[in-house]
Amino acid sequence: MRAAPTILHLDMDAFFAAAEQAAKPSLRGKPVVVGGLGPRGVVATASYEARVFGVHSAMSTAQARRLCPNAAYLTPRFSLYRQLSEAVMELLRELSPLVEPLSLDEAFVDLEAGGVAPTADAVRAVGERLRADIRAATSLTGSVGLAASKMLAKMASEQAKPDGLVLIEPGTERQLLAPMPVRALPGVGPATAAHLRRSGIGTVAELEQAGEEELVRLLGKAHGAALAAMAAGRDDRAVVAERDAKSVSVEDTFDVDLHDRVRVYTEVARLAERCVERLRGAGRSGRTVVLKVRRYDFSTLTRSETLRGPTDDPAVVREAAARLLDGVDTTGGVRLLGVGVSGLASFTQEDLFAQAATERAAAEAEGAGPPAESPRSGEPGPAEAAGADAPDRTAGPADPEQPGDTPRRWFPGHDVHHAEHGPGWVQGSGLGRVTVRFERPGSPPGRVLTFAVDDPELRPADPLPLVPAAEGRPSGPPDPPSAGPERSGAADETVPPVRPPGTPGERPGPPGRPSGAQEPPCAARDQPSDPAIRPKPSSPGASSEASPGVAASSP
DNA sequence: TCTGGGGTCCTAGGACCC
DNA sequence: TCTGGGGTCCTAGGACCC
Repeated sequence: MRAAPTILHLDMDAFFAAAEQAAKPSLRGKPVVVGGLGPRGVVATASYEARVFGVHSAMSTAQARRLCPNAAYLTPRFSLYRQLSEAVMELLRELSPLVEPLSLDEAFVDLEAGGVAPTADAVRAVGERLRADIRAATSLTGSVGLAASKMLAKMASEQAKPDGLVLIEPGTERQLLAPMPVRALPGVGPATAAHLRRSGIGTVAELEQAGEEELVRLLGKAHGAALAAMAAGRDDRAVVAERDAKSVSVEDTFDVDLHDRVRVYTEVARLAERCVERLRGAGRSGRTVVLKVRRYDFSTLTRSETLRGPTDDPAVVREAAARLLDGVDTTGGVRLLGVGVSGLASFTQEDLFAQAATERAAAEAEGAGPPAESPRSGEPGPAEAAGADAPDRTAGPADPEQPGDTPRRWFPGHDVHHAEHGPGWVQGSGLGRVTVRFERPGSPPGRVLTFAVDDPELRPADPLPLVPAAEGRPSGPPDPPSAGPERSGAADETVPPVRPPGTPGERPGPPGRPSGAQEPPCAARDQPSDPAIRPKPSSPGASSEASPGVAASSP
């Protein structure tokens, strides 16, 4: 523990929602909710105006709509958030070489390593200047915590919210912590809190009193010891600048549970491809393939397989995932599927082909001969499912549903450009129409106009900078990774969090299935194309317009 | 009110080796 | 042949975080 409060923690205030309010003048001062808008969507961020109504992160969007029907409900625009985040991180790096990002909107900075004088006055001045710089660069506010350890700095920024700065003077931490509920400590979630509660421990003071031995007995070695240290205000973790990712994964929750086994295989193959795209985008390869399945009843299981060496070959990952799926019972329905790769390594391009060939040969040998060494997935013919799928996916069905075929989807909150009226954003769409508000970051609140969804004058657009380009970097090329093999340009950018069940172009579900999946693109009901910020609560059964998504994936 | 998506770290048991 | 211990790798699941 250092003697001066030279660890800074920055936490942007209601980041996604604040970014939307900054970009959309008509939403300032109003409740805004950013998150998944589909039937199974959850809230990513609620603006402070919406929090007043009890809306908070991780709540289902449906519940949020009940609590705060008049909020604006928007689909996240990650390319914008990433740009803003990069600008903020850049400011942090000016303070010190030791910057540890925790997410898009949060980071630790070691001010000591940046040469800031180790006094309360000096670090406070740095913190305040940082907040001003962030506001100037992004028009957003962030809260700053300053303390002698990571834990306390984080707790301080929490206390500083919104738009504030709190410094914890070294020496005062224990009395500060003592009365706090255990939940206030980072790392204490609902399960741990309940566990402790049952042992009569509710506050940090009681935690400290319990002593390390007791806590280890209750919670296990690592967690118990860590908690004992935190309760005493002890935390020596260093700020670590670059940490390599240890895994890459993608997952999709379907608007409607999947019942068709063939469709499940198709989706897993698709996820494997997406996962590898990301893996390659990061210049990595991995050895362990993980399949995740969440069933209709929310029970979740994972299956993994470790290869002989790292790979970034889509076919290898796809086939491994299919083999893993062979051993999973999906009767009853599947709510979520995920594919991940861990055991990451950096890989040179030459290794790649050799490796891929080896793995493929190995997989084939395994499928053909008697199960060499893997008793686990009892299924005799893993290859058949994988094989059946494989050619299908690699070749990729032409491209049946690229532009033209399907009407475009307009996601609430996303940017558009109209040939005559200029830049604006989608307020809602339905019944064959799309409502657009024409305003931009610097402008006064704009007016609303309605168009046909296929109006040729209207096109999706990239986010505009929130602050007039300071250093000649307009809206730049935002997302690096895009849907590899496809050139679906614009659509990728706007990938919403919740993927649609019926992906266009895929085989229609089995005849008699209630799988709302296919839902023809005309899915236009609900959402009055009216100025009202939000759509009317959709009638039951109608999946909300925004959800069906995108495109991007497309076979 | 039914519960996203992307991660991290920890635990525990079994296999295998020395 | 039996017994014991330690280390490492793999798999599965759970808690937590934003």
